[in-house]
Amino acid sequence: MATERYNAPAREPHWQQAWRDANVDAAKNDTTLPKCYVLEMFPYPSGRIHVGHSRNYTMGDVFARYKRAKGFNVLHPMGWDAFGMPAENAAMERNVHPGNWTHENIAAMREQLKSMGFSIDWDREFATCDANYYEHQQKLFLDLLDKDLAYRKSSKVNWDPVDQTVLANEQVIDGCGWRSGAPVETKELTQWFFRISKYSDELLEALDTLDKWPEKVRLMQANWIGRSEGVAIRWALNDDTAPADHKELEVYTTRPDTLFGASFLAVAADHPLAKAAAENNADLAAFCEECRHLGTSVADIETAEKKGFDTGITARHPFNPDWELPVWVANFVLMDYGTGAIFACPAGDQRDLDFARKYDLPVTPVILPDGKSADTFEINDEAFDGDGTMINSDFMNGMTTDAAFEAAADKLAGLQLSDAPVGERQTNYRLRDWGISRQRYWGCPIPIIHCDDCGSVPVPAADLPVKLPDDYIDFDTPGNPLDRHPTWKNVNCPICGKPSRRETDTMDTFVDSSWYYVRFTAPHAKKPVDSEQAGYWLPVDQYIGGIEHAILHLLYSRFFFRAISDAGHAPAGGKNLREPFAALFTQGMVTHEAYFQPNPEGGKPIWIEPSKVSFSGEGKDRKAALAESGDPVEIAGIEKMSKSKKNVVDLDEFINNYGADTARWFVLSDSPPERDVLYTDVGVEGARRFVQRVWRLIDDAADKASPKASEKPKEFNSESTILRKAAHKSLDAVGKHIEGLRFNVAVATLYDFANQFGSALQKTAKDGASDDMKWVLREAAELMTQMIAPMMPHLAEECWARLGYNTLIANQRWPAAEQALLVDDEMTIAVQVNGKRRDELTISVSASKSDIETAALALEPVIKALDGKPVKKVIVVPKRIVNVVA
RNA sequence: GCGGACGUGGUGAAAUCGGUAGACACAAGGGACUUAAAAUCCCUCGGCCCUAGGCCAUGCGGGUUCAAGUCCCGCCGUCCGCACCA
Repeated sequence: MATERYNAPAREPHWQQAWRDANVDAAKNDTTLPKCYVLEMFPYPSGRIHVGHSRNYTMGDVFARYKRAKGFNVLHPMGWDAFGMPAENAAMERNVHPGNWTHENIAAMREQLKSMGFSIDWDREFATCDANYYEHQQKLFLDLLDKDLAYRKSSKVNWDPVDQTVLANEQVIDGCGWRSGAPVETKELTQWFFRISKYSDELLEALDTLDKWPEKVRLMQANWIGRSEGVAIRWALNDDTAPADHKELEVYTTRPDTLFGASFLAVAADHPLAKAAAENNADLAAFCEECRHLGTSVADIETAEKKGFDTGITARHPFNPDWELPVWVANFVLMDYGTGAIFACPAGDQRDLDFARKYDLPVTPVILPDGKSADTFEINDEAFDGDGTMINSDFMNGMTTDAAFEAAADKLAGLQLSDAPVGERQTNYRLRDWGISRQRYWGCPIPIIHCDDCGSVPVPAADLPVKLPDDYIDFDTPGNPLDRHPTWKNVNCPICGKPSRRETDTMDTFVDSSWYYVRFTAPHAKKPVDSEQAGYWLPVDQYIGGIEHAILHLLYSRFFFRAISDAGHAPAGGKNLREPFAALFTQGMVTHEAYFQPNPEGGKPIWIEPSKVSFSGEGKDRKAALAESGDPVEIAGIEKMSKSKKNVVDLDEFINNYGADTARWFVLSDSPPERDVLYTDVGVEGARRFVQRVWRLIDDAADKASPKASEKPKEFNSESTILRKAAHKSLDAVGKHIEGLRFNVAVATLYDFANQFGSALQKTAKDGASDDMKWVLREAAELMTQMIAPMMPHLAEECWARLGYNTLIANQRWPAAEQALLVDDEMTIAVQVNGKRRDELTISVSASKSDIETAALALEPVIKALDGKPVKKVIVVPKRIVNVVA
């Protein structure tokens, strides 16, 4: 009997090598097999992997290994989302080339992933910064351009005047650039765009088909797309008040029903009418200028006062030409939604009401809430935007809100203004086209050449890739390094041959991640998409990643997949695939308590690594201090593991101490996978103990069990039957739980089975094992090993070898549970009297409802609870419950 | 402001369709083995009255139902997303 501890850190590399030698991780090149494409969102190579990162790869790996064992041809690839700002920041801080920095990180992280034993098809690995990846992306860009799905236009951007670059909205903090701290300016820049708006409707409608996506994500996307049904109304302007060439003003509204409550019209400060009116009105011009400087941050919007300026222009009400309304410029009207102009009904909109009260404009209620009287109802400080009955509304009086919408829209469509209908029904979207230009070096170059004569000319496909220069990069000067490169941008026009200049903007890195999952299906293909391979492998059967990508990455991918399909890169197979990810799972983070000391010089606190902290006291009195000096340390609470808060646990260190299987088991245990899991030393201890426990069980069973491939006994005694049933029921349950990604429940099922297996083994130590029990011990040990294999693959191999096999368990099929063992001969049913549990009844599963009823009514506690009262009704639900109603 | 999710022991959590609430684990307490420790194994473990047994318990208050953690309505709390979107 060998009861040595299992030395995971020493044994795991051995099995990883064995898998490599047997090539178990590679997807098979056989498109007749049933396939399963499992993908975790690929990482940004930021440095090193910590335990927090490892969780979603572990989940994907368990699923992939399980599916492979179930007989699927599994594609489980890995790559690197390798372009982006951190590499340029590192270049600035450490004077290293972004490419070198990135590749060093990739090398380190690849080794870490391998040391976790992830079953990844490494032959398909690529980084988005590889020219053989981005050359295909450049081709896709050109094809989109050809189909008018990419275009160039001038647009307003957040501009950091110090760093000389465009900032995303998220990079603007309190109106200042996140790096430079300089006040952000609004600037007009000519930028490249993808026409995602063309797909607004399809992207919205198709959300309903994504039944294996979290409801939350679908909702967030629907809100983001933001479809609204309304009416575009053209108002005639009075000639004597309006600037020349401004005869009318178009507004967009979702509430044409409230037209009789109109009080004024308002346009954005950037609206052409505002600009025209400001030309000979210095005060108005000043007001518009002030609006332009208004911040766009959340805080700015919340605190900004509603302000306006009367242009003196008046407009005629569409339903009553004699009714004149003033046109204001208002700071809360946005130029880039609808038409940049609104009509205001203060009674029905809080902003309009605040504005009307401030500038003393009329307020006419037009909707009477249900249950209110028209005589007493009035609007004070609160607008009413609900449904009700129309009042003060001419032909709409008495109608419901919905009916009034229809009536107003129809009437507007029938009215004429300069030979066209006054109003037209219109669908509006919040979603805007995707601006992809970035003034950065470390990104995919946009393959365009600007020629003074020929305009923006696509780089001929034969000249791709347009490679980034790697000879000279000056990162110390603000602005786009590509633009400053002495020679890179100089090129001759492909059409006329005249000296021209390359586009120096690079693509948003979200473009890189919008099609990498397609490229994984044929990463070495000469064209961007190998239709056959894409047709076989796509869609991704299970996609796993963080909720932080609920909108941007996932929406961009859904769009880009459609766009490239429509531009000639559709997957083959006649599936007319539109959605790239059939199932999505958003996993929770690993959290860890974080500690800090206040910064004596003020500013950001100094974060302390948990390993340097010691504790005293408990509960509220729990105190933390530096272990070395005893200096007090503040406990910041539970935070997501992140490098900046120093509360990460390095993966290499963990694996050296405990082994990869302990890490895998720990991140799968306890918390449901979609929720955060708290990293604690005792939690890790628990996982480590279980690894040893499984090893002891199998080791012990291997000694006691019959040899492998022994003949199955004809009969089993009751004790061995109990163990057999437990094993097969667990097998069935674990499979279902992995399939449903309920890893924490699968873990609990295995703990449970380990307990039962352990008890059975203990009994044999006392009483010895019968021949049939010896056979069952082997069966149980083998099933146990197979059940843990997706989650703790190294340990499973070790156990498999201990059980006498010289094959790899990674190549074994998932065993089928014997159905007969999953059903019991007897069932235990709770018996209630008037809904209160009084006893339970164990009876044959074949018992009829009336048998059950009779047996239940004969139970002593039932008779006692009834206390002689007559039975009115007995509800019998076989296998579940009996309820006696008295 | 709009939209959504969640709320179960000391802790992380289980609980197909509405059908025995608390599986499994952690922590805690007790015991066995040991010269001792580690490791391991066994027992107890929601609260109250404690006696077989009973009563109360899934944030709070109602409702539907033979039966509610689960469904419906209203509160309270926590978290998340969007946000001057006409």
